[in-house]
Amino acid sequence: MTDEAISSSDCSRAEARRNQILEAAEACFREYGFHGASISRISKSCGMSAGHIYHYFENKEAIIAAIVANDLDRLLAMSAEMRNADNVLDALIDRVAEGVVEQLESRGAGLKLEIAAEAARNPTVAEIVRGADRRCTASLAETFRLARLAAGKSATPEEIARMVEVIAAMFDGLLLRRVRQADIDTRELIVGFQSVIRCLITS
Amino acid sequence: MTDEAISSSDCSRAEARRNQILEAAEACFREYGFHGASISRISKSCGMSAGHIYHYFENKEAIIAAIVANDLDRLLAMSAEMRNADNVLDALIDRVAEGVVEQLESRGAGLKLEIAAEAARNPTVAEIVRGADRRCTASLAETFRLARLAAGKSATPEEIARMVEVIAAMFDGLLLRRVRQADIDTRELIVGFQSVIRCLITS
DNA sequence: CGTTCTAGTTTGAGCGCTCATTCTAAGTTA
DNA sequence: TAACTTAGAATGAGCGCTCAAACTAGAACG
Repeated sequence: MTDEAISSSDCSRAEARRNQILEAAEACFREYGFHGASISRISKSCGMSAGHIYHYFENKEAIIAAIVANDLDRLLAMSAEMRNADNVLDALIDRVAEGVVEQLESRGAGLKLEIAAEAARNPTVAEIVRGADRRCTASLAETFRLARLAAGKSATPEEIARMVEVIAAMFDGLLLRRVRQADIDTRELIVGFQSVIRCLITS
Repeated sequence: MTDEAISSSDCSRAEARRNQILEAAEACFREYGFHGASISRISKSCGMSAGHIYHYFENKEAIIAAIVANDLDRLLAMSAEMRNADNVLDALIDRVAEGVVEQLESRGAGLKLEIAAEAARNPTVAEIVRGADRRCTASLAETFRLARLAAGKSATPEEIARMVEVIAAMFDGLLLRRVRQADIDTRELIVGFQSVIRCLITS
C-alpha cells in the first residue's frame, strides 16, 4: 500500500534505481530461483544496501511481479509485430526460426521457466502470466486467421483456436526441451516446426 | 557418506518410512516449491519429527533427487509400453489422448514444472532429468520409426530425430499451457495434437 | 512367568546461520 | 535549513541440520 510515486523532484533517478534493482534481481532469480535468491544477494549484486531496496519495492513479491510483468511485456511486443506483414504465411514461417532461437536462448528461457513454476503456485504471478498469454494468443490467432484466408482455407474460430493452442504448446515446450536435452540441434528443430505449421495452415 | 542400509532387522519398515517421507515431500514441493518447502513443514506433513527425516535422507537435496528420480521412472514406464502394439500408428494416435490428459492433469504437472525449473540451475537434478529424457526420447524414436515404416514412408535417423524433438516439445509444452491458460479445452487440443502427429508420420 | 539387557526408533530442543523487513542516523543536495 | 537519499545494524522468525536423551519391543536369562 505504499505509494509508487517515490519522488516529486527527481523521478528519473528513482526510475534508474528501480531498473538497477530489477536487472540485478533478474540475474539472481535466474541463477537461484525466486525463493533461492535473497534480498541480501540481490542487494550485493546491484551494489546497494539491503534496506534501501525497500524504498523502491514494497517487498520481495513486488520485485517478482515487476520482473514477470517486464518479461511478458517484451514477449507481447515481439508477438505483436508479426501481424503486420505483406505475405502473412511466408512471414509466419520466417518468424518461426527467430521464435525457436529466442525460446532456446538461455538468458530468457531460464527465467520464463522460473516464472511458470512460480505461477503454478502463486496466484498473483499466475494472474499476470495469464493476462499476458491471453493477449499473446489473441494476436497469434489473428495472424493464423489471415494466413488461413491467404491460403484459401476455411478459418472457423474453432479451427483457429485449436491451431493456436498446438503452436503455443510447441513453443512453450522449447523452454523445457532446453533443460531436458543438453544439445539440441536448433536448425533441425526449426525445419520440424516450420513443416508442422505449414501443414496446419494448408490442410 | 552415511550408508543407505538403515536396518538389518526390519528393512520393510524403513522402506515404508522412506516412502511416507517422499509422499509428504512431494505434496509440499508441489505446493511451495523445492526451496519454499521446509524440512519442518515436510515433517509435519508426514507426521514425524524433523530430525527423524535425517535417518532416511542425508539432506534435503537427497529428498529432491529421490522424488525427481521416482517421478521420471513413472514417466519412463509409461512411455516404454507404447512400443508393444499391433498397429503402431493407430496405437500411437490413441495414446496421444491419454498423453495429453496425463500432462494436463494437475497433480503431476506442477511437480514436473518445478523439477524442470530446478534442473535449470541444479546440476545434480539436471543430470537425472537428462538421463530420463534420453531414454524416453529413444523409446519414442523407435515407435516413430515403426510407424513411418508401417505407413510406407522413409525413416532416416534425421527425420526420426526431428519428429521426436517436435513431438517432445509439444507434450512438454502442455505443462506450461496448463499454467498460462486457465481453461484449456482438452478435447480440442487432443484433436489438434493427433492431426499434427498424423501429418508428421504420413508426409 | 517376570526381569533385565540391548539395539533400533523417535523425539524435540537447540545450534549457527540467513531470511525478509524495519529503523535510526549519517550523508547529500538544493 | 529542509528534504531526499543511502547505509547498515538490529529484529524476530525460520531455516537446515545435529545430538543427547527417551521410548519401544523383542531376546536372553533366572
